[in-house]
Amino acid sequence: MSRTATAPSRPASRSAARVVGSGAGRIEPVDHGTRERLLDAAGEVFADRGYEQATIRDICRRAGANIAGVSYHFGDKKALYIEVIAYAHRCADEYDPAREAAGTADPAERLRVFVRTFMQRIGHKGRPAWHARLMAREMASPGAALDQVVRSGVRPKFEALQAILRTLNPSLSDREVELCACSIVGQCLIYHHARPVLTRLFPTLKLDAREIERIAEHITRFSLAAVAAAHRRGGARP
Amino acid sequence: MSRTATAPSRPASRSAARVVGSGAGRIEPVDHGTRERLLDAAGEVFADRGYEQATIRDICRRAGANIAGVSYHFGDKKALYIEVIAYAHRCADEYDPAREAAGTADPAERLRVFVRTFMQRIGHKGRPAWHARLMAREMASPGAALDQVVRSGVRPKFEALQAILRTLNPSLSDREVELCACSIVGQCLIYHHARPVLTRLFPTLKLDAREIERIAEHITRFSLAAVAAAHRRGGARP
DNA sequence: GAGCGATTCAAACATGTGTTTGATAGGCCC
DNA sequence: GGGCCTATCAAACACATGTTTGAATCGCTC
Repeated sequence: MSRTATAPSRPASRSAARVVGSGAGRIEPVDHGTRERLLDAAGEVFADRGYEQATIRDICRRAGANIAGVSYHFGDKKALYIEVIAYAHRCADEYDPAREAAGTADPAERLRVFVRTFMQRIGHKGRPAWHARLMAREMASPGAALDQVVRSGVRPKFEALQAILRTLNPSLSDREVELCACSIVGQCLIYHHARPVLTRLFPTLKLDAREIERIAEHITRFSLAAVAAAHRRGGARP
Repeated sequence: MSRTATAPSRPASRSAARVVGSGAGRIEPVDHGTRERLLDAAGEVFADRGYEQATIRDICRRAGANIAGVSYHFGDKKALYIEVIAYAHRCADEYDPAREAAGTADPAERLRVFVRTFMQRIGHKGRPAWHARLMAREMASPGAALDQVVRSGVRPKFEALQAILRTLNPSLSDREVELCACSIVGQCLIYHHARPVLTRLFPTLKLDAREIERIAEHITRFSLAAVAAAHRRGGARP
């Protein structure tokens, strides 16, 4: 019976049971059971170190759980990772830059809110915000959950940004909208994924909340000018 | 001909391996000795997988060398990595986007050449061009050689870009120049470090040589418009 | 050819990691 | 209490990786 590999006692499948809290839409793991602590600790470790570098022992130590806890509750490391991505995903809806941007009518202001919110999400190193960092890391190094992350995490926000751009400049072609969206997201992401280089390059750069705000303002103006200018030429040129 | 020419070789005394460090001589691995093949293979593997994920066995297999070769010729994995960074660094001078951009007089054309060359360097997956990919990876995850990479690899190119921007729009403040430079580099880098996401997001995106060319053209126009518009406002705002 | 240092080789070692195992304790229903 | 299920625990297992070791091979001088 030892080698039959059928996982005779593998209650790991009972997964989605207790994530729900008491409140209506609350996702937060108010119940500090072992499973919830593991999910939370794993999210932080995965976001900080990446999938390969994260160790189960470290996760369990931070969660105050036994090494076997991961195997028992989730099956194996990869399953835990998938679950963490999904968990971060549900949480990420509350941090959706697109939703916050939808509040205002002026398209320029919508872009400003989008950029600012996006930068705050990925820039903040605080504890409850490893979700965006996890996404950014998954984007950088494709893991098992990339398809899922892209499909239901990245794509909707990207399309929201594209909608803002179309409103800003209706003369843009679909392809130009895509390229402009990439340009805007790229401007934001470099401050996250090249932070060590930038702090060495510009020792004056602090990247605190105030600085993030100013950088977001620069990116907004930079992109607004570029998008507005793009319509003066059609899209054809030598 | 071995290392006796410049450096008195390193018997790499079994116990305390010494890293040569300076190595003022040899730049080209024209001699296909074990040491050179190891350097070349290590560069490729480090650029593809990153420092932690790269395995010495893989490097030695690609180089057709024995596992002990790394320990004998370089001391240990970290010393090999430092040496590879330095090696890539000397080679990178031939691939300097700034130098190629210096050929033309028109600042807009200089920016265009800079962006195009930069994107070709980091986008091309070919064998002889793992240098830029290595730099990009080192930027993303700071390793032991980050300071060295930034000081003599990134900074000069960044300053060249800033000089172009200043020529394009003399009314920009130092800080605005920095921010614009970050915006341009960020637009380029996203196609490298988020490539898996982008290919899933836009299945039509091919990222071959022609596509790279068109993206570079977009980034150039996007940034030219933004930089030109930046001078119409001073730098003050609500 | 003999001697000697530089170099390469296969094998082993030490360590860290993901995973499994068998045992143990607690809760719950009959 | 007895049986049964869930959850946790310490220990061990299996495997990959960086590193070392001692012998074998190569290349050169004499």
